[in-house]
Order: sequence, then C-alpha cells, then structure tokens
Amino acid sequence: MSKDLSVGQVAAIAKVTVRTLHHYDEIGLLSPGGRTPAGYRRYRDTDLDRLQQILFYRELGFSLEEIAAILDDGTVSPTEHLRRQHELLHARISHLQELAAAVEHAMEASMMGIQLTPEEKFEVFGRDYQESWETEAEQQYGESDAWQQSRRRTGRYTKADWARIKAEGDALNGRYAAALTAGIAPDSAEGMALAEAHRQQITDAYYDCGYAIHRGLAEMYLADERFTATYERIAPGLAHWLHAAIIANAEAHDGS
Amino acid sequence: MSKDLSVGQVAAIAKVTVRTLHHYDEIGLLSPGGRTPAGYRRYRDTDLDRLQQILFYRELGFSLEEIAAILDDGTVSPTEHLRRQHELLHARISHLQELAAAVEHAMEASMMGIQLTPEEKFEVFGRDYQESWETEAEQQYGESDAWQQSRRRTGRYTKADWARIKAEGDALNGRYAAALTAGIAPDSAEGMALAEAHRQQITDAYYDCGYAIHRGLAEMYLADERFTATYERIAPGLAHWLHAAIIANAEAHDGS
DNA sequence: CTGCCGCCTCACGTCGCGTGAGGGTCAAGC
DNA sequence: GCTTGACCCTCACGCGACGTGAGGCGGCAG
Repeated sequence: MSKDLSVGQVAAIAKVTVRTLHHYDEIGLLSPGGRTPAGYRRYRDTDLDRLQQILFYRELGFSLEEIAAILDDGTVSPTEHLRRQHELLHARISHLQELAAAVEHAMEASMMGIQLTPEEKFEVFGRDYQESWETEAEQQYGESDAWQQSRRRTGRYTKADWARIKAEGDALNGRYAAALTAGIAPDSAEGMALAEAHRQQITDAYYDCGYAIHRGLAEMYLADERFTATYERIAPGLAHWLHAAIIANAEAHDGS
Repeated sequence: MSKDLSVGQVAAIAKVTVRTLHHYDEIGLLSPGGRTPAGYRRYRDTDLDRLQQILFYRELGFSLEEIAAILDDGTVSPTEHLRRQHELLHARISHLQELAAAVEHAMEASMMGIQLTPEEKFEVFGRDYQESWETEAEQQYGESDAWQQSRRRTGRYTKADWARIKAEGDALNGRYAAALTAGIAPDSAEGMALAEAHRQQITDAYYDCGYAIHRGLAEMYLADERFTATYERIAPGLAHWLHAAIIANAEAHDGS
C-alpha cells in the first residue's frame, strides 16, 4: 500500500539532507532497497526503519562505522536494540543531570566566592557514558544515589563579576547572622522569611531555584566543608542555622 | 599559590589530548596566558575556567566557532552563562526524555504489532534543541506538558522478530479477554494479577517497566486510538478494562 | 517542446581534531 | 659534564561526516 520514496522525500521526513543519504549509500550504511531504471534511489519502509536507527545512534554520538557494526550484528535482535537504546538514553540523561547539578553547584560557589581546585572543575567531564552499556547492571544500582551525591560532592567553577552579586549575598548573610545572634529560631516566621529571601536571591541572580533544589543546597552547606567554613566564618553556627531555616521553609511550602 | 600548568598537565586534568589544546590555541579559542622563554605553553587558572566552559558547550554540540562567539560576547556576564547552561541542559534532557518515551512507545508498538506511519517514526528527531535558548520563555511553559503528551502522542517503530514475543502477548491478551467476559473486576485481585503479568512481560521482553511507566502505558491505551482499537478488536471494553486493572495494580504497589 | 524541479555523479572544501616527522628542553642520574 | 628519557615545540598530512557547487539527465505541467 505505501509506495517507495525518493531521496528528497525521505530527506524531508527524516529531516536530514539529501547529501547525507547519498553519503550513507556511498559507505554502504544505508543503501536504498532499489533503483528506478534511470538510477533514481527508491527507499522502502525497511530502509526508513534502518535510517531511524541510524539517526538514533548518531544522536548519541556513535560513529557511522560503529553504527554499521551495531546494526549489522546479527546476534542482537530488534528487541535487544530497543533495550540498549533505552539504557543508553538513561545513561546519557544521568550524565547530563550530573552536569546540571554541577552547574547549580557552580552557581552557588560563584555566588559565595569559593575557590575550587582545577581537578574539581573537570571532574564531571571524565565519565565515558558511551561505554556504559557494556557494564550494564554494574551501575544500575549505583547510579541513582551517585546522582544524588553529585549534588553535594562535585563542586566546580569560579569567575569574576560577583561584585554586585556578592554584595547582595553579603547583605543577606549579615541578616542571617543578625537573626542568629538575636536568638531567632530558624523555623520561626522570621527565619523562614530569610530562607525564602535566600531562595529568591538565587532565583533572581542565577536560575529557577525550586524548593527541592533549595533543600539540596541546604544539605550541601553541611556536607561540603568549604561551604560550611564560609558560613561558620561569618558567624559560628550559621551553617546549621541556615540549613534548618531552609528545610523548615521548604516544608512549609511544599509540605514533605 | 597555584602555579601555571603545562599542556600535558592541563590535558590530563581536563581529559583532552595535547593536540586538542594546540588546536584551540591555533584557532585562537584558548590561548595560554603565557609562554616560557623556550616557548612552552603555560596555562593559568583563568585559562582552565575558559577551557571548562569550552568543553561544556562542546559537549552540548556547539561548533568551536560558536563557542568562541558565545564566550567572547562581552554582553553576557558569567552569571548569564551559568543561566544559559542550566537552560541548555534542561532542554537537552527534555529532548532525550522524549526520545526515551518514544523508545518505550516503540517497544509497546512492536510488542503489539502496530504499524506506524513514516512521519511518526521521525517526529521526535525534528526539534532543534540547539536554538531553544533564543526562544527562552516561549517554551518554558509549554514544555513540561509537551513532554507529558509525548508519552502518548508520539508513536513509532516497527520490526520483525515478534514471532515469539507476539505469541506471548497474544496468550496474555486471551487471558485478559477471558477475565473480562467472566465478569472479573479490573481492581479485583485477579485483575490486578493480570495487570502485574502484563507489566512483567514488558520487563522481561523489553525494559524495566516500573509502575510509573506502566501508568503511562495505560493512559496511552486510551489516548492512542490505534492501541485502543487493537484491544477493542480482541474484546469490546478490553482497553478500558486493562487500563483500570493497570491503574489499580499500580496504586496497590506504590500507593498514589 | 519547453521550462523547471528533482535526481544523478564527480569532486573539492570544511571542521575538529589524530598521527606521525623532525627537532629543541629540562631535570635526573651516571 | 654528559647522556637519557620524558615532555615540549612546529609543520604537515590524513580522516570522518558531511557541505557545496558543477555539469548533466529524467519527468511532467503547461
């Protein structure tokens, strides 16, 4: 019922260029199922399926040679392909989420003017997510908490510019310290208002900081000694006080 | 306190090759802060910061030329960079999650032997996530439910091999139909056991199908008419029955 | 039969490096 | 003081995955 398609039609559907299809034909990665008498390429349904697979693996960073090897490996069934794709995607997503956490952490560090070691800055770039499918189950169980850990363990980044930002941060820090020494409880209305101001400053200056992320930051203030030290230097006990205020404020807002 | 670093040291830390650093120097993307009298490159801390930025954008698929433009654009502050990176990451993650949903959908389709149109197969590859930061707020609000929609709207894929898989699926379908005509309630113990068997088959044959994903599939059975039709053809009312059974089973297990 | 668009095959250009070739540098050990 | 070996330098060519014409045939609409 559905007839063959020309290069141009296939290119339009798959959103690749005609040249790309020519290239795939040249290197034998995707040869059309047939040709017209005049030599025009005619792509069949099965060719489209293969093209989709090719694009999928390509998007995940595989070379065309590798893709050919993957797709032409007779020992893996289509089912197995889908399973692999699912795994690869999750590995890639995890990796990007680590990067996102690293960026969030970097914003915090930049805001507070904390210096990070060179090694730390590149920690997150190391992982070769590409080969993760060969170690299948190994990281299946280690991964979800690795991602949670990365929120507080992987610190990085520093830069100029915080002239103004830092001033605002310092002003807020002063208000926290004042509240602390005045004996105001972190879970009081005033304490939570200050936590909310903290969250608001991050949102204004950097990124949309929801209560979940804010909790993560609070945990980090206690887990990462550089952050703890920064707050303790302002006023002894401030790291714990701010942590408690943020948690209380978050619970008051999203209730968990 | 921290001295300059040689190419080799920087390469080791950032996990790139020396050649890459040479290249970045050649094209003026990253020139070391200084040189020794003998001409050895010496990288300073600020160079490392820039390198990290470069690697970040590179990993997100930007060309070196684009990266240079981004980093040398004096109008964007470091703060703005972090914000952009955060956005880009989330856009990229959303895109991959759409792909993941598409793969899950494909597994379902393959399992049930449903044919998909060529256009559908490539639907998910279209979006140019690269440019998403230029339309910043536009999709800020449309995106989260677009991703939810994609679970049930974007269907794709088909392939051979389901000889065995399909037989197992057919067997299960027979049991559902039998239960339905026998008047067994979907939220009864037997109904939920069948839903659990359904989930188990997906897990065995394809991917780890948790209760959240299982719910998604159940919704899809009602939302995507091709799936609805497939079940209704087996027995009238089966699509709704199975949907109810899956939801009941999921609630019994994760309680929400 | 005349456009005109789409298809074909060369074939050279580009980007982001990889991979030597040929040679200088520098701290360590004999 | 001299050699050794690890590290650095600058060419310079090669490669993967296409981009980008050039020059020409096919097909069908007016």
